[in-house]
Amino acid sequence: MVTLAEVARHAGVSASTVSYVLSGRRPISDATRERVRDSIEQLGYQPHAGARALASSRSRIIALMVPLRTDMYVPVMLEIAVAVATTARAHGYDVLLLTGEEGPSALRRVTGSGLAEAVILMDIHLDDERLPVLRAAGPPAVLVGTPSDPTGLNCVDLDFAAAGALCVEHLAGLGHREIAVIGEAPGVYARHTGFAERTLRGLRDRAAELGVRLLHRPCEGGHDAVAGVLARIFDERPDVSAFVVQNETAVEPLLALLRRTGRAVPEDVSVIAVCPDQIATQASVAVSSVAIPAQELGRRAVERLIARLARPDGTDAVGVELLVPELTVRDSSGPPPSRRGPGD
Amino acid sequence: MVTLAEVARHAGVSASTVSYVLSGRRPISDATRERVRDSIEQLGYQPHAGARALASSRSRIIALMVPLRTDMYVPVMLEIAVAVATTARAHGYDVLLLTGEEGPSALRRVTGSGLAEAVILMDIHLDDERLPVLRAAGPPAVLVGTPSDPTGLNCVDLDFAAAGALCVEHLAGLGHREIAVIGEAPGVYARHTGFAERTLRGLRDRAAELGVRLLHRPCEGGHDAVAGVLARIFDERPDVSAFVVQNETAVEPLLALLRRTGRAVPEDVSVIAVCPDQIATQASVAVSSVAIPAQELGRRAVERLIARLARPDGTDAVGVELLVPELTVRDSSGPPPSRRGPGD
DNA sequence: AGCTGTCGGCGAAGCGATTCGTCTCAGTCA
DNA sequence: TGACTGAGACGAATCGCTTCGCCGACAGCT
Repeated sequence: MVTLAEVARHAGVSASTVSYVLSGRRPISDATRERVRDSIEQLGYQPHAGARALASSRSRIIALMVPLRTDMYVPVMLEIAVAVATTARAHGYDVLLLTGEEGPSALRRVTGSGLAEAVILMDIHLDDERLPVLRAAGPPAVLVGTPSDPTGLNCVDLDFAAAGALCVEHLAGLGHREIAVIGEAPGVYARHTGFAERTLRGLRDRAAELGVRLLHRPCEGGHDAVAGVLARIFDERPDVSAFVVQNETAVEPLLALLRRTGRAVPEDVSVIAVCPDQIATQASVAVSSVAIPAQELGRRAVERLIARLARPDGTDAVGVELLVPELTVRDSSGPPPSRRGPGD
Repeated sequence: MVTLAEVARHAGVSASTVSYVLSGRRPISDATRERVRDSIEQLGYQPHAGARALASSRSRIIALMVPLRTDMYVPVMLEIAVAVATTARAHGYDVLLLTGEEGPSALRRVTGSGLAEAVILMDIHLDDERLPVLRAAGPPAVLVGTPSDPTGLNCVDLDFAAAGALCVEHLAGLGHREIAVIGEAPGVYARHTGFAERTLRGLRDRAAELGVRLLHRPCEGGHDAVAGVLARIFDERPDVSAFVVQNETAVEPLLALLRRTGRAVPEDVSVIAVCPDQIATQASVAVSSVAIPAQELGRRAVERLIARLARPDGTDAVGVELLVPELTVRDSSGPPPSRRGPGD
């Protein structure tokens, strides 16, 4: 392995000069700089990451904690992770992959050892067990998601409450008065995953405001589970004329089941979803949906972190940054069938 | 930050003693060890990762290169990544997340700088551009996937050729003589992604042996794309009685389209897939399938790497380790309708 | 009693960078 | 002409840990 000292010797300068050429923190004459650059090139020099981290106490590594469970929004999670890695690289950082399984201790480990300078957390629960670590003299951190009390924390999230509200508004505007919500798997709510509960709140609040009846049912993924939930919904509320789906694995099964039971979308029943665009556009009926801006979330999370790390005084411009949801109307939503009309 | 020296002072021993307590590379009396452990505990000491890497020239980090594109097998990719991270942790290693985008230079960067000791590559193309770097005095590496020439490389993969063969055997055994294959998106083949082409070869070879006609069509994901491909297949080969699907986003659309066009599965048409179990079981008809053992692949990749790193002489027990595919018969495959029978 | 061997522990030399203080040498200005 | 200034380069200390060599002490053996 070629070291900085060898480069210095090869270029006929001192080690510190080479270092300053690399970092640019002190002026170096053009001639010298060129010579050093040549030597670096010729010798194929690469600075030793560990030595660098030791001397500068900056590892240039960000830790990313992804959920271990893969029971929801899998493509979104991967897309966020990839966006984080890509954006971090663009800023000269690398990304360390942590699984949620390890919990708070992993955060202590990687930051306490200087392995990572900062962390990005995904899959935030309302009362997340990792939060105490972050608040107590924790490392710079950004959460992708929002806990119930974000005081003193740095969050980036889609405004899921607004997304829920948007869905209800859209359907109410079309004339729907009975809406059913097919949600994530029960386990997701049991864990109090932030985005699921916030969406629900958004849905409920706006429904109340607009005088719309709302029925929420968690739902496991897959055809059979959806069939069961759907049957029970129609049983309980025969007049439901619209569905809001927040469960990517339920979208296509729902469409298939409605079709099979003789309900046309959107003529008889409307369906809208909160899901990645890919799911919405690839479904058998292009579904009106609120997209989940995965890339944007990942990118912003990193950028907030970089900005924070660049701030020398360690101040934290904490706060929640909510992305405004957008509803794209496609082919699955329309006015309800006229009441007690011939179609009934 | 607490340093080893402070721990030593607190425990009334020398720094080297603390180090040996930590590493266990030299005998330490029980009394001393206890004292040191207490001090470590009390002071909350955590070894500095950079310093450690510098002194020992071992970073205890494995780099994992995941595909940037998210156009295929997304859940599988994430599952592998998570399995890699989990297994690595169990062996005391951390995982650095690299995206395929950076290509060969990223490999040089992270290993040349001592950031990572070894790498795991995913999304292997038959003539992968990263291979030269690995062969030429490269770092220890394991590929999840197989290139066309795996000489001198360490690979872990599902035996996709066998998986293809298995599918054909199953269908031929049931009596099918005309099979259509709905494959990955055209781009996947254009990139010469190993698993896709190998599956195809397995399918074709066994089909030829068994005297079965085979028609292969790449297919983008989503309902409309599948509809188009399906129409053309039936146009070209009206007697097709079975489908092999290697494209997780095509499974459910295919089932829906068959149903809609009045073909019952499996009475009129059989469908089997090479896909994650979750997709197969959650479909509207439980699909007979060859599973993709994502976790197993990730786990084995790490274990091979760890074994390799533990070998002090640097010898590489290179070779391809192929997992044997297993076909799970579910509800979507059965004998073809009797030829020219009343059903026609 | 003397010799050897082991166990347990210490000290110091790195590992490969960064960074601060310092020195030199021109060029300037009075 | 001499003091001042700033640019450009150097040297040395430092970061925190690992590891090799060595030493003291105690036990076992003849």
